[in-house]
Amino acid sequence: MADADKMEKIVALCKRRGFIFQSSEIYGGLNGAWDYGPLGADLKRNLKDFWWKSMTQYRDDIVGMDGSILMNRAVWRASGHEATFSDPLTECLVTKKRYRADQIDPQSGTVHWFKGAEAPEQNWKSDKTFGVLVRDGEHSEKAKKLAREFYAQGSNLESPKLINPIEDRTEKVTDSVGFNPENGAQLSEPRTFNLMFKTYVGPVENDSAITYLRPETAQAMFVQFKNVLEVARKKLPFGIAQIGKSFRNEINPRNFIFRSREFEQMEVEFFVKPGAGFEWLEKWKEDRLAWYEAIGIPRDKIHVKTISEADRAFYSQGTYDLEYEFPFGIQELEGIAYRTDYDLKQHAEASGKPLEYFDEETKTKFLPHVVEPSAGVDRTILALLCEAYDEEVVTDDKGNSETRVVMRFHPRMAPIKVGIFPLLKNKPELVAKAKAVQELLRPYMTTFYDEAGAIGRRYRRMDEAGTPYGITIDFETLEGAKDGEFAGQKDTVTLRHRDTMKQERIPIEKLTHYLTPKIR
RNA sequence: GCGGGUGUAGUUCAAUGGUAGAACGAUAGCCUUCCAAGCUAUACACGAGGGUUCGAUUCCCUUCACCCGCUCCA
Repeated sequence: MADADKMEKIVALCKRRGFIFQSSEIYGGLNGAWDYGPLGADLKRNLKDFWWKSMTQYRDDIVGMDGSILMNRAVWRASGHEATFSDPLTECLVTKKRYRADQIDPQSGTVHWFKGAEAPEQNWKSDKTFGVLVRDGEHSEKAKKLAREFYAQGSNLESPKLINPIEDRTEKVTDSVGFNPENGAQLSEPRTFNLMFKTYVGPVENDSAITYLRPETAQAMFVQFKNVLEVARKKLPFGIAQIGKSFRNEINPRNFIFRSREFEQMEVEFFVKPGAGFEWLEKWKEDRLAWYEAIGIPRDKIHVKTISEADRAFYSQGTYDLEYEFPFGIQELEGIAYRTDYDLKQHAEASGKPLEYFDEETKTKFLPHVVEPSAGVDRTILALLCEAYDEEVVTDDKGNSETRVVMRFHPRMAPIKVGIFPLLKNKPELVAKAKAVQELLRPYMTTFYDEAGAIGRRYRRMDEAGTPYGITIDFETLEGAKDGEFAGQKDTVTLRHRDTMKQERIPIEKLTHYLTPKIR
């Protein structure tokens, strides 16, 4: 299956079955925002619950918190977000490539300025100005060629060769950042893109009321470090875990829910003694890889990318990206960064409050260092959807082939754990028994009762929802099993497995015991 | 933000400057003893806004969304 095809099919299935809808759909949508439908909400809940349990319930060294999305603006000043979370971008007027304006290599040479262009035979002219920087030693003929390309845009002329750029003057420049280092073409005026959503606290929109929707959940954990440490009565190494929404005004949301403007993060800030950072970075990498396997993403689909020093954030001394093979490319699911004591130091300085840790053993005071595994909820959901999606050709008894679409979620992630069906709905005894079985299982797992149409249809519907088990109440349930292990025994049901479509008989009384460990 | 593409029912796809069809799916009923069977009925669409026109889903403009490339990605 072609990858673009696969994404399209996944998006269609998400809508059809109620995993994910476009936000504000009836008003034409909102770029970069998505809603989770009934199945999606349960899938997401299962994912977050499992992460939360993995971090807090199943280990002793991490405690949870739930910070507010709005925080004092001073937090974003201290963290560096307010100053650096906005990028000045500039664009090459010829190639349309975009560059960070503050990362342009300064250029020196002679600028050839054009005041316009004409193509008399075509009765066409332009009076836009355009400049090309020709470095010393380069041929000045290059300027005219590039200018032709520039004026050709939007001219509708068949060939740029017909265009005659009109040169106005030349100018010597040194260390200019106004021209594309790759081809010398003039760059557009830099425009600032602020990636934080600005908002006002209180009804009055003045500057003193400004703050931002958080662009990451991490800062709440740094800011509350002292409080949490105090109440948790933990020693280093210990961590704080948090799940919550974050907001980034992305220039260009893309790839379904992969990059959206409102998204959810699962982050741990893990505090360690100075010097132990690298060791814990490795431990966390292994820990997280095992976790992804536990939710059904095979190890060989995860790529560990070691971020080079040049590409790391300036405060990080080591970063791994865990990437997944999405249909649209290998992309980041989670970043694991050794952040040193940068964050606590910033907040200690900015707030004037001491944030040191006192080590009882060595009687020393120091700022802990931090290793941060930061995972994207929505990205992981998308990975689960991509990993689960499967089509298989099945042939029935009469030799007819058709395509079965099945979402092969790990049972612990599946939104619905078990579908419950009376074989026939016009037999009251079957219906009553099926409803009784549902009541039996309901306290332990998400169930779905369905009596409409033929049994095969109901199975297939559950396949698309990714429900791992189906239970059918049939006549053998009432009259006693015909053969097999439970021959003659009443109150057995058919248990149907999603992945293999295999069926087995099992007594109703054993269902809970059988199913519960598989979905936990 | 730039360039390219696409917008008709939940999905896949028709047709048309003058009443928008189908298949599958959905819902309800009947039937049905294990993998989307059958019969009957019902509901649901021209992304939005302007313009041209007697009349626009169709032509034009704008806009919005989605997809691809560039870019960006704490």
